[in-house]
Amino acid sequence: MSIQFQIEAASGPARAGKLITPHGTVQTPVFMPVGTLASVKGISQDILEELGVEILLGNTYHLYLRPGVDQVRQLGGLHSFMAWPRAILTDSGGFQVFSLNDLRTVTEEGVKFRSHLDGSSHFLSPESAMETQIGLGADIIMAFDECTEYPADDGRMRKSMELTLRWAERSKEYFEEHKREVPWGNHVGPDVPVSAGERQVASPGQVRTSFDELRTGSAPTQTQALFGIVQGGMDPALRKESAERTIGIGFPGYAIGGLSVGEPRKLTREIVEATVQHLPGDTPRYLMGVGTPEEIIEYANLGIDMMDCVLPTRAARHGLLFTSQGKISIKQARYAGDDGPLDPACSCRVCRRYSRAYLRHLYASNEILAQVLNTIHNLSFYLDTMRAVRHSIALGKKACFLSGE
RNA sequence: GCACAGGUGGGUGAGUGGUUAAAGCCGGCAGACUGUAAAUCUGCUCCUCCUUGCGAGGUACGAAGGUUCGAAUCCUUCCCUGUGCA
Repeated sequence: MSIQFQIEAASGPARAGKLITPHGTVQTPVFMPVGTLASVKGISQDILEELGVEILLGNTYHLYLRPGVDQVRQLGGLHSFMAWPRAILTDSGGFQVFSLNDLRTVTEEGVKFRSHLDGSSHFLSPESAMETQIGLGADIIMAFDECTEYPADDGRMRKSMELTLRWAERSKEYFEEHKREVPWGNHVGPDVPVSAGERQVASPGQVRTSFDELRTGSAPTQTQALFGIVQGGMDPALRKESAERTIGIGFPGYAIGGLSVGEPRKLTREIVEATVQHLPGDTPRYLMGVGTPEEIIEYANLGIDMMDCVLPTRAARHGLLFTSQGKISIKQARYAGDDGPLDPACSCRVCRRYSRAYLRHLYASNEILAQVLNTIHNLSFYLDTMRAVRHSIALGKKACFLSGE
């Protein structure tokens, strides 16, 4: 058993449900914060728990480079390593095939990367990406794909799609053979003494997760779930073909990749629509790398169940905050004397406590706290947004943006 | 008082006769950010005007004079700062 997906309510193409993973249940549609290097930049795990985050993203390529899979595996896998007992999804490194354009060479066999850390050469293939992801031990792992760049001509889009399909088959084949090698049960067995309390966190009353709890691995019978990724560039016909052939290979969940790579938003929406309709109704649909608050609502309404994006966290670190009144660039001089809350409609710990003037001051002064607080707010806003979306779907209504326009 | 070394745009600091309204950095003001090489990146930052342009004027490198076709750059005097000696 890897994951289970239960749809509990629907409204048009939108659906709300539960994704049950070896590390907990995830309410869908869900927004997954990105924690590339086993850390959501600036935010500790207990705050993520407080925000209600049920699943996080990690990145294969980055974790493979540092600290390295062997290290993570020996430490009991990603959950144990990063002290995160809830669900994790790792991206395969497919996006780095796109984003590290100048540092990589793509061949049939796989992708040769030059490390951005020290220039050393590394090779990632469907097999090694699976091996790495199994070693990291996320609940959901992704097939190794090529994220097609934009713009790309017809020939390029097809070639890239075909490559991703061949890689999907190889990913699945390797995964099926090795899926029992997850580190969950291996590290902490009954015969491995856990140094109890040694690193116990302070104020146990406030922190729900203790170090010991984290070490209690899941049932050894459980395995990870490998998702396939649909590519096909900006061509609806190719998207359909990619979806059908990926489904033909057979996965417990399907992602839509290759979007949000510089194309106009209208086109993104068209391709999402054109792709979603060809995905199975009973498995989770994951739209990779999106979006703004308005967009994630829109995509959920189109029937997307899972999304992730660096936007809320990165924008926060850059002073861009999402609120029910729209975007706020907290670094602007106009907020220097503004003693009101960042977003009066938001009840997050930042909006409850701090003024815009203070947040602006923290940002202007380059205080680390600015990034922490900004990130907490943005993530909180995104999670609230998705909660509202789920609520709307449960009521059989179409979700709309909080501001109500 | 004497001897050196200096005084440059909001700050620091280049420039030592001619595409210099004056590099770079900081500060200031905007903008961008979408499966994270991002606490990052981009633009603007003397004044006025317009057709917003490798646009037109004006003012500007402590002060005042001078040399020169031309001075932040050379000369004279003065003012100020730092260091050393009295």
